[in-house]
Amino acid sequence: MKSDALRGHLDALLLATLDGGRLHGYAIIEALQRRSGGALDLPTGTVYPALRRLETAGLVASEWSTVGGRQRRTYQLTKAGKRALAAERTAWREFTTAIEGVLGGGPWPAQA
Amino acid sequence: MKSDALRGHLDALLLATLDGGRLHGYAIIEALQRRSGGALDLPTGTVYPALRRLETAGLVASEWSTVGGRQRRTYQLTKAGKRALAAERTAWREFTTAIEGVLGGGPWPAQA
DNA sequence: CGTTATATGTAGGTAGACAACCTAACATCA
DNA sequence: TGATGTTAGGTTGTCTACCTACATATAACG
Repeated sequence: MKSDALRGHLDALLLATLDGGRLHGYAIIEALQRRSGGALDLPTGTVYPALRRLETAGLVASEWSTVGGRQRRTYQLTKAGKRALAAERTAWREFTTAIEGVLGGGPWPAQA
Repeated sequence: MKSDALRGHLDALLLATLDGGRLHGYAIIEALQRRSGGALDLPTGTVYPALRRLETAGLVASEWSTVGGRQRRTYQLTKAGKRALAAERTAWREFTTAIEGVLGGGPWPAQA
């Protein structure tokens, strides 16, 4: 996967991953792998800063917990986050429609 | 359309636009508008440098012509460019498959 | 003659993802 | 006892592709 391809879509991925319930960062990364069929393997240096950005933006909220002696920061969607996710899904559809209109299915026919 | 969404997909768009035949930069921008249903309106500062990158990479070739007193630099795909376009289309399919696996259709069901 | 459309570019800045690195608790196996 | 791996959370610095804004020139239209 070309490294820049995710640009601008990462937020949607994270929000969608949290749509099923609260998760901590590490689990988010694993969920992304699973749900993408292994295609997405995001490094922590990508995910953790992104989650903080989302929290700063008010789209997710986090709280600490300790499980088996290990610290976890679990995230969940806020109401604004759910709204943002809906917007992201719409934007995604528009985006793919636009790109596929161009990518088409092969050579473009002589202009009508 | 979020301005960053195109990141990493611009080359595919340009190559696909040239798949129908030779075009000059300005015409490429118009074709992108048309074929995307108006969703894509790429600034010249994005397209012209990108075309030069593609030419440097050997994916397109250009030549000058003069039409109605105006200079045009028309581009066409090279063989490597056609191969790159096919690869881009494949990458696009993989990309959307991965993202849609995550975005899904709504909240993720409790893990089976 | 001014404005709009056609046409090509450059310069500079930015943000977002990534690579590389670091810390820490616990588990497992030798 | 120590080596290695897994789970878990982070930071720092870099890269670069794209964007914004600007600059240029001709033709066409009013």
